[in-house]
Amino acid sequence: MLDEGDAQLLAQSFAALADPIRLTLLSIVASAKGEVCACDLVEPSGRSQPTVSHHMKILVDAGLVSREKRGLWVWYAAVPERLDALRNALR
Amino acid sequence: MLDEGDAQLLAQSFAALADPIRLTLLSIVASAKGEVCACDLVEPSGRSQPTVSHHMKILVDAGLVSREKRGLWVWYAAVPERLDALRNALR
DNA sequence: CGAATAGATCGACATCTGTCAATGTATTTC
DNA sequence: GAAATACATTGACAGATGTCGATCTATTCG
Repeated sequence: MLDEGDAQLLAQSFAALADPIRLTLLSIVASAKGEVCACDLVEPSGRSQPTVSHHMKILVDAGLVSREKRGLWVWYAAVPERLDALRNALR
Repeated sequence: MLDEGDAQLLAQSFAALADPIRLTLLSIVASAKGEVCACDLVEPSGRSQPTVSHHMKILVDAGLVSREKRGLWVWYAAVPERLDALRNALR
């Protein structure tokens, strides 16, 4: 059986995946070669800029995506180790 | 990039995992040899019987757990193919 | 049939979540 | 420093979600 703290943490990670927009955003970032600029996420997601910012924060907080600001732009990249960790939890 | 319908469906599946109680319930069912009686889920989860019933319905609706009523009792079992499908989505 | 039992459903409530317009903040460029 | 730009934060709102007590439903057993 699952420890209570583990369950809480895992649930938060899965919650980050429990939204179609976030899955779309993650798939864009994950399927990119390297990094993806925040400016390239608004239009494909079909949501407003604040909404995209909100969702990206959730993905970053869950550790699924890394965030780096360079100049005016913010660059995102997938964190494969974290995705692997979630996959392992489903065994 | 992810198709809109796929994203919706996937999001619902992950949403089923986005709650610590459901993760606990699933871990009990998944780690059991065969089936698990609903009556054996209430006490370990620390929630009321209606609440456990509610959460199990969500897991069943997501296809992660199968449900079979025999006599007075309801028996649950994990659906490994569905868990595999989710793991594949995280690649 | 009547009593007992396992589980589902209902109703109500507080909390959480997704969304956008408006505004704030940091950085570059002139 | 002023203007422009990229992104974050705030505030507000509707709708979804987790929870439990009370009740309903189906099944078994006298």
